[in-house]
Amino acid sequence: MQLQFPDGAKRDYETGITARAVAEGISPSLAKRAALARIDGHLRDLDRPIEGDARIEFLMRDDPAVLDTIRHDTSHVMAEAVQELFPGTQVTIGPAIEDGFYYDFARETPFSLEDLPKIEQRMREIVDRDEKITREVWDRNEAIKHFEAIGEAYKAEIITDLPESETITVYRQGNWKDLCLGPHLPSTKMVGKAFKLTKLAGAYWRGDHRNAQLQRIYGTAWATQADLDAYLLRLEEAEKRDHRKLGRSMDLFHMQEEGRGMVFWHPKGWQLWRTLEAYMRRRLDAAGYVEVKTPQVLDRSFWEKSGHWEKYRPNMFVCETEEGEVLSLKPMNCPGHVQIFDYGQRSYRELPLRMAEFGACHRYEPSGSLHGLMRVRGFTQDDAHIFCREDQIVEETARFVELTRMIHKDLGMETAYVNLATRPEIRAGSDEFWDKAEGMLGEAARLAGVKPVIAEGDGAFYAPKLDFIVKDAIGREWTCGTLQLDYVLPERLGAEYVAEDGSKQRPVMLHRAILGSFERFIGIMIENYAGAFPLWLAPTQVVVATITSDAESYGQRAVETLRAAGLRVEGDFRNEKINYKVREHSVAKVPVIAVVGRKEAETGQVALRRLGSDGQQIVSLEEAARILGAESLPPDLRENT
RNA sequence: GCCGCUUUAGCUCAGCUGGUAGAGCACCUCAUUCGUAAUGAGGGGGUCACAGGUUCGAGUCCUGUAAGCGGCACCA
Repeated sequence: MQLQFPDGAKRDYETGITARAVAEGISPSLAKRAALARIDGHLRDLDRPIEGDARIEFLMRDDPAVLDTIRHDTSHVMAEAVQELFPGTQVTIGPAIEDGFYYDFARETPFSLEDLPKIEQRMREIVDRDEKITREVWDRNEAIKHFEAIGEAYKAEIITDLPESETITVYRQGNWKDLCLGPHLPSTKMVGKAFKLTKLAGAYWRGDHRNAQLQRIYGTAWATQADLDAYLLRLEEAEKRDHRKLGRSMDLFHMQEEGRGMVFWHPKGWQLWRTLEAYMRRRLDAAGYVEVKTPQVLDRSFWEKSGHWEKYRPNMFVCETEEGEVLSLKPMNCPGHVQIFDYGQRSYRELPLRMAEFGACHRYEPSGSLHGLMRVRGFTQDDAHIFCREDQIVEETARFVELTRMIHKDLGMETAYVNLATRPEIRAGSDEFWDKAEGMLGEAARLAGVKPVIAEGDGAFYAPKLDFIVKDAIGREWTCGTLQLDYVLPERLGAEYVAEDGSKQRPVMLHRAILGSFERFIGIMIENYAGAFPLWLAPTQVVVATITSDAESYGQRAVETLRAAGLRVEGDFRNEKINYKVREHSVAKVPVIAVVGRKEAETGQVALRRLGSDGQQIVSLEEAARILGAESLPPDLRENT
């Protein structure tokens, strides 16, 4: 057989030769340094026989493509360590994940945090033992028998559930064995010691809460210690951006026990909200939306009609009056919007009707899912429903994709990609319906210049949807924005319009949101900007800080002048050193500090200091008002000037 | 909801093997008028999450509850 090397050279080899043997034929040091082979684009163990003509490439340990294998192997080293230290613990699965790995164990007594250093220590010993890692192909039934015999019920179950055609491979690592697909590094030595066990968690077997709960140990692993250190530093940095910390230190909002998942917005946080809401309102007005407001609490019979009582009840805040009337806080705005659509007669001439609401919703979310502003029980959606004809879906969707990308960009985030969530296993509607629906959303995205990423099976049970994923400043991804097709609710609630031929027709609804919820989006913005908002969003835009009390009356004038220019300005005339004031307002992330002393008071100037820079810009007060006034314009208002 | 961890002053945290609470920042008062990231001195402030229990004695040990944190599940 013939192998082709990356430089294009081709050489003949005996069929079934291993990659390692090929490497040794080239140079012993290559064979020693190689971590994995890439055969026709697939990562393979070095000792795996090559069965026919192929392209071959050797990957060294520092190759980025090897990192996942290092992580996967580290999880195996951990599993070996755990089984040595805690006999009777069963292994289940242990994959590489982003930045690290985990392994799920079945064990009566849970692990404690104190166990982690012991496990790490044993892992280092296993690395030092330089255990050879070898691949073996086993007979299916023998493998099941073997794993059952040694008490590894989960492994036996995995094999039982594998399709008959699957090759059963077992990796031997010293005296330890694990059922695994591979590939793996040649020995535990090559796994290295740039790892750290990070957290303990419960996790359900096969991700299903009806199954047994396993003990998961998470870790991180890297090719080098330097990479590990850099990662740990990155975690620390991310922690500093945590919106819950910044929310407290910047006095934006708080939450308390009596209102789990409910937000108390403080004046500065609410200012941020108002700025965002005003911006969104202008963008929606310009995009041809009409805004409405629907009731917060509606009778049970209403939710029965909409279908929520049956399907969504556990998540609803239900209340009862003295007279026994049962009502619910709205968990969604859509049924309310359909009421407005249904009120009176609609004509095809009114379509597409884009009905928006900053709708405050309440959902009883499971206690364990609450997380700062990101997952709350009371939230306000930037919701809208587009009522349209079927032939308008593509155009409306395309317009929405464009609007969403523009708004995300204005708010400091790029739409990283758009998911097209397709038909789930359990679904309503025919295959023809799904073909058509998925086709329309995909076409619309492409019309708007976006190639959607297919999220197989992630759609709602009655229709597909588009999800917009944005990336923040430190590379984290957030799902913000969604568009969901809906033929069902208009049907349920009897939405109709009169068509050109006088017949009654049913509109299609597009549920759509750009921010998702204000709470969550503001949380994301806080983390994205690390609290240092651009001028137009900052709650306090300028602080006028005096150097001595001599400058106070001039400082007061400066505050008034800047306020007259539309800026949110505060004066700091306290008897404190300018160093102290500069530090305090910098820590509070105020974008501009306008310093005024005796000199400025005499010349009618201000010394502007921008957050993050220690330079000064000395301009006349009027000039400062002009510059900052222009700079503080929201992006949508700036475009027109 | 499930698993693990945590809960001490407004915030961040210290309090060893049980002997009755401490720091920094913040806050208040006084002095200081000082040109770009912390001026000095003084002062006030805690039912140690809550409820039981063990003990002569509990912030410290045990049990339960609640909330927070990290995951899992959930997010039609």
